[in-house]
Amino acid sequence: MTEPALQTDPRPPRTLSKDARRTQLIEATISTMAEFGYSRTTLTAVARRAGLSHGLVLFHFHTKENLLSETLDHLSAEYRANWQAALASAGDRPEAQLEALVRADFNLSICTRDRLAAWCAFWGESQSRPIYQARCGSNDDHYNQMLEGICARMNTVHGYAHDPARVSRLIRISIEGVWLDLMTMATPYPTQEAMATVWLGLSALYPRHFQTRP
Amino acid sequence: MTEPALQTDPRPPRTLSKDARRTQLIEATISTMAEFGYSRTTLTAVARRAGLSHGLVLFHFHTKENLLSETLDHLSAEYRANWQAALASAGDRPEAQLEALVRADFNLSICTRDRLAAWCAFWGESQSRPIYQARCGSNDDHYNQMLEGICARMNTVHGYAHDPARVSRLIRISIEGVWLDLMTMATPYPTQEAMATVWLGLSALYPRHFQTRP
Amino acid sequence: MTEPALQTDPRPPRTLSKDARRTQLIEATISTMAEFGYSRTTLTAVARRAGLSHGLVLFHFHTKENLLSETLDHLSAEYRANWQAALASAGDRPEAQLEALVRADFNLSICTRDRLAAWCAFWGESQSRPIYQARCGSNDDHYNQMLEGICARMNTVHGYAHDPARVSRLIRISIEGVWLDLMTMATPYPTQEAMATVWLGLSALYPRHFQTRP
Amino acid sequence: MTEPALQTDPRPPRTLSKDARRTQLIEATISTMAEFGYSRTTLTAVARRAGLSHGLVLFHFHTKENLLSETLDHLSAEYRANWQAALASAGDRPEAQLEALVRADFNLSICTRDRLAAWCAFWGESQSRPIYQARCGSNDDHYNQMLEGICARMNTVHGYAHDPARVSRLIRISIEGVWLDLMTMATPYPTQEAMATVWLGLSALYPRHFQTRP
DNA sequence: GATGAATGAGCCTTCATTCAT
DNA sequence: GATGAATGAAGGCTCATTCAT
Repeated sequence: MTEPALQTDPRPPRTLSKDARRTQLIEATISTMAEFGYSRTTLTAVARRAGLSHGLVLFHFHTKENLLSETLDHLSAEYRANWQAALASAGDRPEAQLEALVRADFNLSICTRDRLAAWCAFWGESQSRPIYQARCGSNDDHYNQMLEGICARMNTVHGYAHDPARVSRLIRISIEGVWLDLMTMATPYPTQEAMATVWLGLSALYPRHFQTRP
Repeated sequence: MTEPALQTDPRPPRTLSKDARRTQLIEATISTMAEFGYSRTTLTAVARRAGLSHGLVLFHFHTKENLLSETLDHLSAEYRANWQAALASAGDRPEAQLEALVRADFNLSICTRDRLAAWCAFWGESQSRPIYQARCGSNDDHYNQMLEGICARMNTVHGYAHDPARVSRLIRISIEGVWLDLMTMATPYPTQEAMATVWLGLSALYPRHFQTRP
Repeated sequence: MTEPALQTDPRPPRTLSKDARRTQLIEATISTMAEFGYSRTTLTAVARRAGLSHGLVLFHFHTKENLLSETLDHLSAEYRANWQAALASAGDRPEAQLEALVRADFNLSICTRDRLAAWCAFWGESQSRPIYQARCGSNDDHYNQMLEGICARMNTVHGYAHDPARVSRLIRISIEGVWLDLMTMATPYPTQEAMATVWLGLSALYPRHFQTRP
Repeated sequence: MTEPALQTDPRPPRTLSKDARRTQLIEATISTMAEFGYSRTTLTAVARRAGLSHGLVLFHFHTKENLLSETLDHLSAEYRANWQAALASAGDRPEAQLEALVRADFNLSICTRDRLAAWCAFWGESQSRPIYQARCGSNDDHYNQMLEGICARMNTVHGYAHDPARVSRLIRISIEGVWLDLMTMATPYPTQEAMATVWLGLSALYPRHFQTRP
């Protein structure tokens, strides 16, 4: 993907393809939310970050609500594409799939401070906004079922005996938990250490398959 | 702790002690944040929920920023008091302390939907507000050091070999992770199941001490 | 009625009774509409004319739509009170009632340039706004039935033979027609001449009762 | 007059003569004003109704002000052409000319709901816009003088004794008055009844010449 | 203590207008 | 000729804050 102009270019080309503009504005929204939080993400701030006028934002997205909604969609789609790609190239063994999924979640193109912070801003609002709720992490049924399936196969293939729903949930929230740390801590630990923490959990749950350090 | 009047009383007494008023308004703030989220928590909404005028809110807290800040302090203090009380009556054995701490976190007076939602609202903003950040969960150094100490003693006393910092972090984020689930899921699982999920992690980490179900 | 401060006072009293403020703002709305027309009647313009802040307008009326709606109500009520008072003191004879009604419509406290212009601004919008339509002149069923009744009694009492619905409508639109003139003409004729024009119609319709000039 | 394409054609020819485009856009303006009123007549709405882009509207009319101004001119010219044609074929007798003028005003190609509504929208604004005022009905000196002349000849030829200025004004405002009714009433009476109302006035003013019903 | 009128900064949104294609 | 992306002024509205009562 070619990166859009963003604010690095002092004068972006006056006319861009419709899709490129939309993507550019969504990226500007993400980084604005990361810096200011949900409540102070204004159209003016987004537009300024993109180096464009606020009128243009509404020309492309009609309402602020819609801009935010599409930004969340964008993040969702990006996240899904990331784990699906990882899964696709992981082969058939459940332990390999599990490893691929975890590594994917700490992929440096996904696990950015900006993106995590944007997610977090949406989480904070999602409790009171059904529109967001459906698209925030824990409600991604597709992901949950997939992960639960892998855990179930860890049982059947390798003889473990964890409740699949519960163990898959534990793995998922371990990841979300360190993410939350990375966002909310004043001086967060490195991503490598975040992944090691999740790995510690995996090695405890599946001692014969996740012995080594990541 | 004496419960404040709140909105259950149609007409609270016109004059209350300064502290009682402040507590009443803080409780109103918590439930307003839980219902509307951070960005739509207005002074008027808080005042209405408390059955008072908005002028009075500022009379007691001077600014909105200060009201929110003190609300977060209130939640922090309440949380701290809860785990400290649990710890105090847990005896000396680290496994008992660990169990007490986990049970305390799912205590029904702490683990309310209102309170969780309010926490979540603050988390969402904390990334962009240093004022909040210092007081949000993962930055409570006192708690972290205490938990890490217990994990270290699990090693020395019972012969486990987990990195104390890492394992204590894993336990903490498990709890925060299920909390996040409870808040953001459309139809969350019961608190009991949330605790069982954390327990699954504990039993994997400390198989000789957390075998049985909670 | 005591006139509110309006813009004549450079600094109106900071606090007025709720009703007085509302009346003051409605009067400011009328004269703003008269000067600028419907489409350029902004809240800021109304507030400036009242010597107050625009925030206060919304404090009292919540929305612009509501302000305009209540302004129209005010004009309607005022107009109705005017003709009802005239009718009440006109005695029983239909010709006296007719004369009283017509004179009332050119009463100098009703037939102001400001008020006529405000009416006209509403007329212009009423076609596309059902909310206004119901309260604009020709839809005042109470007035229409009353006038038709008087015309019917002119027939029965004095032996005229005009279709009551039609003749009462003709009288009404004569009045509205000269009003429209007074508003839209660059250099309108005097009110006295306006009334004389209506009188000419009456004297033609009822030659035995409206011979003399008004 | 050749009818322009309007919105009936799903895809009007990409290239039209300059004049045809202008007429098409003016017609679109009239019907937009009729539906939405003056204050909500936007260039985009006009363009959409014409099935064209808003850019094109400004290409042809330069400013919105100019579009509206030319629309009013169009209505004025159309109105004038209508009564002049009627007058031209009415012969010399003043009572025939009067009848022809009145019938012309209720001509179904002039007295459309769309056109009346557009007139009304302009009236509502004309009070505060000198640009419109000069071209709105009551200020059409040509028409007024012509009508006054006819009334004067009713006096000299047939022995009536009405003040020509006053009686001609009464006739004109009767017509404008019923027009106003047709526009502003929720459920207006039929055009035929509107004309009968005017006729009632004429028959009262000129009993020996307008006895029969229209 | 308590109320609520009053202010004004800042937001989202509309829309006329410009201009590159 | 024609389109539609882009701009920016201005409007309605929300809301924290001030202040007279």
